[in-house]
Amino acid sequence: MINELEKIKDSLLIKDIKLEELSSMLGCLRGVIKHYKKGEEVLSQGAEIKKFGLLTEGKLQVVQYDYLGNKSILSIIEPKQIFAEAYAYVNKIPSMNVEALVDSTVLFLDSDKLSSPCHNCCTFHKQLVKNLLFIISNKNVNLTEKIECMSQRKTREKLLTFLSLESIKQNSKEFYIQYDRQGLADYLGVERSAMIQ
Amino acid sequence: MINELEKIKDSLLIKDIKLEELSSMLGCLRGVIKHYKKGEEVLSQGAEIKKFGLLTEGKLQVVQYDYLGNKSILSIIEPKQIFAEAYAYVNKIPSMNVEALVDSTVLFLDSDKLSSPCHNCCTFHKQLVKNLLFIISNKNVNLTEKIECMSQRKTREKLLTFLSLESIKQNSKEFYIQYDRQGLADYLGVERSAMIQ
DNA sequence: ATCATCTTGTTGTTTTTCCAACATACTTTT
DNA sequence: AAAAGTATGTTGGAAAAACAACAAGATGAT
Repeated sequence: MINELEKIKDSLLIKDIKLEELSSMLGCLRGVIKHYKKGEEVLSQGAEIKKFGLLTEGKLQVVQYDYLGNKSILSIIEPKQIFAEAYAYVNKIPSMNVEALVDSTVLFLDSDKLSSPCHNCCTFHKQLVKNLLFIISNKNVNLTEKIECMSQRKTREKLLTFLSLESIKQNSKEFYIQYDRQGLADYLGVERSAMIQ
Repeated sequence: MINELEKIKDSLLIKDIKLEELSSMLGCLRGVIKHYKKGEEVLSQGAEIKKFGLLTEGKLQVVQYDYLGNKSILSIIEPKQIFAEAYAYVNKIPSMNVEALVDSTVLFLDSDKLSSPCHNCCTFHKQLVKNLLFIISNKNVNLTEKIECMSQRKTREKLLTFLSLESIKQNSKEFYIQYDRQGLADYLGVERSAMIQ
């Protein structure tokens, strides 16, 4: 268990929390560690969620199957990232699956326990909540930006909106793009070959 | 001030918090009340945000001006709803304006103070954080669903995805749609007249 | 160095959307 | 009841995107 904590020590979720405090966190939040083989389902569509996950090792993908059975990749989870936290908090049944891309290890934490801290109200608990608020708010901002791009009607406008946002974010007319062409096309929901015209 | 609290007493933000505790909240979170005339700017694009808002009276709209100057309405804020909370938490400069549609009153609360509770760690403070987590998570889920619809390539598929999600949410083959045709077209980012074919 | 694989650019055809204009139905106001 | 306003349905032509298929270039492994 201590071993797993070492791997996630610079995760945003536990930012500014001392290593000593982490082991007590596991008790407070009913931490459970699970291992998954490549290809296994970590969370499945339609199953209720009470805990959110923190990936300690491996790689996961969040996928969605629409009413026609088409698969689309919503996001890739890398080590130290959390997932399913929003669904855990609103007690909604998620409409996506999480699958292990390689052999993976996940630390599940109780979302209820996190937001209703124990009576002693330990300092690390406050910090955890603060970190979680930051992470979810950040996702929120990113989702809003994605929608801003996708709301544009034309591929050209979607792309220009994306580039404009990146330029602002990186505060320069030159900036780094984290996607390759196909990836960017998928992100914007357009055809790769249409992006160049 | 007490007057304002009365108006928001069944806001999700202060769910399960006693009225007596609310006045101490105002102190803790450095509550500030501001009034706006119809048409005035409540928050402006590019200005840093340290507080988030809770609308106590009136009606606001969140709008965005893209690089071409085109205006698009992101959301309408009704009384008891909070706004700008995600941007306040990540300390990112918002890319949208908030404008008063009618004369409005806003209670601004300090986001830092909320997530770093005072030493005594009052019980209402815990509840506030819990409520905020719920609200933000819920927005997150809604944004994700919108993206799910908009990711579909064709208008027909966007619409079917939306309908399918609503059907699941309302757990019935018959369900209520909160938008009129034009509103739904705007939400999905398509042409109204193309939705019917 | 060669081969296989992945990424990107290019093209032509088909499909779909956009846009603008107008007809019809429904609501609200006077 | 009439009028004005709003929401919805319908259309045809222009514009754009989707799709599929292939070429050229880059990358990586053996």
